[in-house]
Amino acid sequence: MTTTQDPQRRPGELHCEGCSLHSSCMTRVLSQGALEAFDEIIQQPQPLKRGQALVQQGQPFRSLYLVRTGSFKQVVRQAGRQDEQVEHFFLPSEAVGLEAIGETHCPASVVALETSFVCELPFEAFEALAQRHESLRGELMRSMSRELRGDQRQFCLLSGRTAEQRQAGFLLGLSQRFHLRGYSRYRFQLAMSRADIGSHLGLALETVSRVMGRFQRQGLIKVAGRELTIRSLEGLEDLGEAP
Amino acid sequence: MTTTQDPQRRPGELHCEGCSLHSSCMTRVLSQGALEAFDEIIQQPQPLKRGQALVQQGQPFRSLYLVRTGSFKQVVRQAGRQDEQVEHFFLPSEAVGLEAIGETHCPASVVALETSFVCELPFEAFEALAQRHESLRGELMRSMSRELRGDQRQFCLLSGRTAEQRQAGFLLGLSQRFHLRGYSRYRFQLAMSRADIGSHLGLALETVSRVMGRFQRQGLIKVAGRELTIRSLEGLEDLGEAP
DNA sequence: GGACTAAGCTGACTCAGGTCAATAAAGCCA
DNA sequence: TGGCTTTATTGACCTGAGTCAGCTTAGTCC
Repeated sequence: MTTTQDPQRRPGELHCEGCSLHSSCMTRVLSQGALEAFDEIIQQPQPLKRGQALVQQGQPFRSLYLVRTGSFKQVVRQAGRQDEQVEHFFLPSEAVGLEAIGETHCPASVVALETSFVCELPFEAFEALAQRHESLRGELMRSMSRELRGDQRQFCLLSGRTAEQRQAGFLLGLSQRFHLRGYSRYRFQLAMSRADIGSHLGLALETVSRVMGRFQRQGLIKVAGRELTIRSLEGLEDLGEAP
Repeated sequence: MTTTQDPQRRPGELHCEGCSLHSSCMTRVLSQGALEAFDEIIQQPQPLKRGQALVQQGQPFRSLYLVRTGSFKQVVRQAGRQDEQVEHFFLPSEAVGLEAIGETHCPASVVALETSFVCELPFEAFEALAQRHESLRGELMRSMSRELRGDQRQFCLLSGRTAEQRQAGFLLGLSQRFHLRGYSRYRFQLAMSRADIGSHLGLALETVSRVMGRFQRQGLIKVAGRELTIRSLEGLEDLGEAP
């Protein structure tokens, strides 16, 4: 079942060229030669199962990761507090670990929400490669900048907004991210629990559940367990943008 | 009064070497030669007065800025909403505009909170320089990564915390930033209004005012208008870290 | 397949913090 | 220096969402 049991040291599916995510991955800007060099440094660790940690807060920072399949949450445990805070969710083709660059240790843990595969980029080798390829450097900078804008979006979602506005914004954000990566914008799995969503949005899990119910009764969405169907994108947008 | 009226094209205070902020500026990593090249590309625009915009949301992105003196707020006006959201405050030696890299237009406005001076780094020239100097590239990446971690901190502050915890965290954060830049950690000016703080923390301005009062009555701080004195760092920390 | 555990839903109650309103203080400009 | 505008403080009132608790459904492991 595990692809790494393949007798070859570098099985075919490790090559970026031909990877189904290539067009939305940061490698899409690389020339043929650079792509081959990139292939050389990529590692493909064992798949992670639901609940397993890809990165542990406090451990030495060594690698960036690109999500291939599945999804992750990034959680922070703060000094002197016993509860965890969900910072981010990562979907396929998104980069994990950008916030640790320049640090010796990882400021947050990253945990699989379902069985998930990643590409590992050992940071030293990655940096050396970026040294030589302007396009890769540029793409890394753009990724970081994009994440900064994503954080801005998240602030706007959290600050001074009602539970319904937050949740509408959250669902719309997910929808957009799935859409950008070639999945349906109207129908997707919520790999995260209500508690995870609540922590991410600064709401109690009961509130998440109630708002989901309300949205469903209003005909905006349909929820069957963790499968979400968006019935009215406009309705959600109106909510999210309301004063 | 304005330094730019100086007849010389490049008055002395434009040189990075000898700038009082040099040791906390991103240029501190540069070699002598690189520093001179850096001096060449830096512009020093007119000082901005309280309320003037350094960057206007929606305008073309052209430059990064480094705060020399004074302070700024970054505000976002969202489509379909009339109120503004304060995302960030910028203090001396901090970099403005990192979240616009890779975009054609600025995603937020940046407004002076008091009379302020900046160094302007036209992005094209800056990028060309970074091309040639690894240390500058590295420092830029570290700045961006540091800002990502700052955003994480901000999430933790906003999500599921009481007004007192947010405000304690906010004041501690300011204290730390001033301290890192060589100012007092116990006593500084709040250049921003209560409304700005409220918007930044997701609180009503009345709540900000009340919490300030409460902190003062508890002997944690002393507020005289916009001058803040921290009486008990530990007290604020206990509050911020409480479960 | 049954027992156990985790996840999700719903109701009742409470309170932190939002809103509205009135007042006071502080800048600001002529 | 006085009038004007902006900013801050304080009080009264009300509501959105947190907490606690009980129940249901789904998932997992012998």
